[in-house]
Amino acid sequence: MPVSSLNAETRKTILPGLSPEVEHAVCAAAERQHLGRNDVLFREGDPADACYILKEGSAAIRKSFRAGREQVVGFLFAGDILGAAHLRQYAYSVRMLSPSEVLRFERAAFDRLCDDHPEFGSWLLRMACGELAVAQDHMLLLGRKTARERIASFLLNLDARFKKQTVWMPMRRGEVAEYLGVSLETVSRIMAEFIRNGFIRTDGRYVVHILDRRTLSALAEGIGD
Amino acid sequence: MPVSSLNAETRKTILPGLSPEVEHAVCAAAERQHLGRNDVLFREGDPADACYILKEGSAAIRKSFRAGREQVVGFLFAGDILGAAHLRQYAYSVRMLSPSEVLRFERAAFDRLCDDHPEFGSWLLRMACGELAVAQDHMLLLGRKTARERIASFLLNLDARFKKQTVWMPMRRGEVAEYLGVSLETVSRIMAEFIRNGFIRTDGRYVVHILDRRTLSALAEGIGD
DNA sequence: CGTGGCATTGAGACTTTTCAAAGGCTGTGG
DNA sequence: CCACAGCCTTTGAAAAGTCTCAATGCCACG
Repeated sequence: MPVSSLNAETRKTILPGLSPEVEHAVCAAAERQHLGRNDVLFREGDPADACYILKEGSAAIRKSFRAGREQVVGFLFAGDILGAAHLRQYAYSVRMLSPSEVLRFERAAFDRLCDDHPEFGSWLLRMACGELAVAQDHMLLLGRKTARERIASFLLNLDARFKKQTVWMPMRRGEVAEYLGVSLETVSRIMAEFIRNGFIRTDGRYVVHILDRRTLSALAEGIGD
Repeated sequence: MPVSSLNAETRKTILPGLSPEVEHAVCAAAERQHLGRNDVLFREGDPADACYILKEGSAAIRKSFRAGREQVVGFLFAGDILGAAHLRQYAYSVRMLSPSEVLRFERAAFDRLCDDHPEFGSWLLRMACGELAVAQDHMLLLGRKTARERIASFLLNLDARFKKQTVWMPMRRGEVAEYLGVSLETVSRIMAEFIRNGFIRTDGRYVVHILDRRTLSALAEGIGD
């Protein structure tokens, strides 16, 4: 595939907040990689010799605790960055939730980008601070919210991310559960309850319609019953 | 207080990983501020017009959820950074746990430091990535660990941070509880259990001696009973 | 030396988990 | 394109862990 097509395609879609010139340089330094559902991009403990930007698709970041117990610490969507920490080894595993395309940067190429384009470095810092804020919100969820509040928050977060009333949920119940720190069965039970109460409507496993955003918001904030 | 004394004092103690020249410039751009126990540095929602580096002391980062429910998303010790995210408003509150000294940077001065010293920018990025890794570990704790595992992990983390067998714990039981996502009473009960079992010994409210690190590690990893 | 806040301890209640079985999508192969 | 097999999801009941409420005890500070 000719380089020009790569540029034309990426320039308009990803890396918001970066100037066109720098975005061009960044994309030029990357190597494209296509992955299918359930493919593993890298595993916890692998030598961390590359970082990635998710161009299209979705993925889950997981940390393993002990046999059978894993925590999903985040979901990734188009535009998200992976493995920017300068560590010897990756501290988590990444598995694709849907067919995806990533931009792969060798560590050295990535560092060169930072040196050559200060704007890229400060953009990375902004992104990292943003992720940290998301992580803190999630700690609040995991530490203080009830199962009902967690699931309401999660549905609204997905909704806000896609700006549609129809939420496309590429992850399975078990992955939602591992993200929210509850059991798979609890996710199922509470979503069933939300459906009974008319707050949401599902359409297959992967599509959720938000019907009563107001009540869900109240629940998510711990105001409702 | 003369500037020279500030430099001599800070150069050797804080900001590890930064070259002496840059550290000098950073400290010169800062304004010192002293705070007492329970003093609030800033509150969630305040306009974010400054960032801080904690030079000495300790603090808790809290996010409020609703009346009576707060989550401590992190504890800060000497060398930690605060409020580097370029947001309009702070996303959390910070309260001192012990008498502390902070370096205060006006937002503009901070940005100028980043522009003038690329090394400072990349150092900040490294720090942010490090914090993100800590946050992910904590999400694993909050999402998957039992109360016993959480408290064992916490004690060992503090122990590792100070590299002594005697852990100085500046926070109260309630703050530990809010950090670990359990109730104050559960912290108390499980620490009592650890004492009965001979894993730790306490000396007043703020000092803990680690007596059986091996068993605590097993507990923290979910291997023990 | 008293007093108020913090920590400890106990008992009962509640949420959530675990174990188990049945039902329903999905996507794969014919 | 349809049917089937397997995995995912749903649902139920019992059990475990943790929380809440409440009272007592201890320590630090004034």
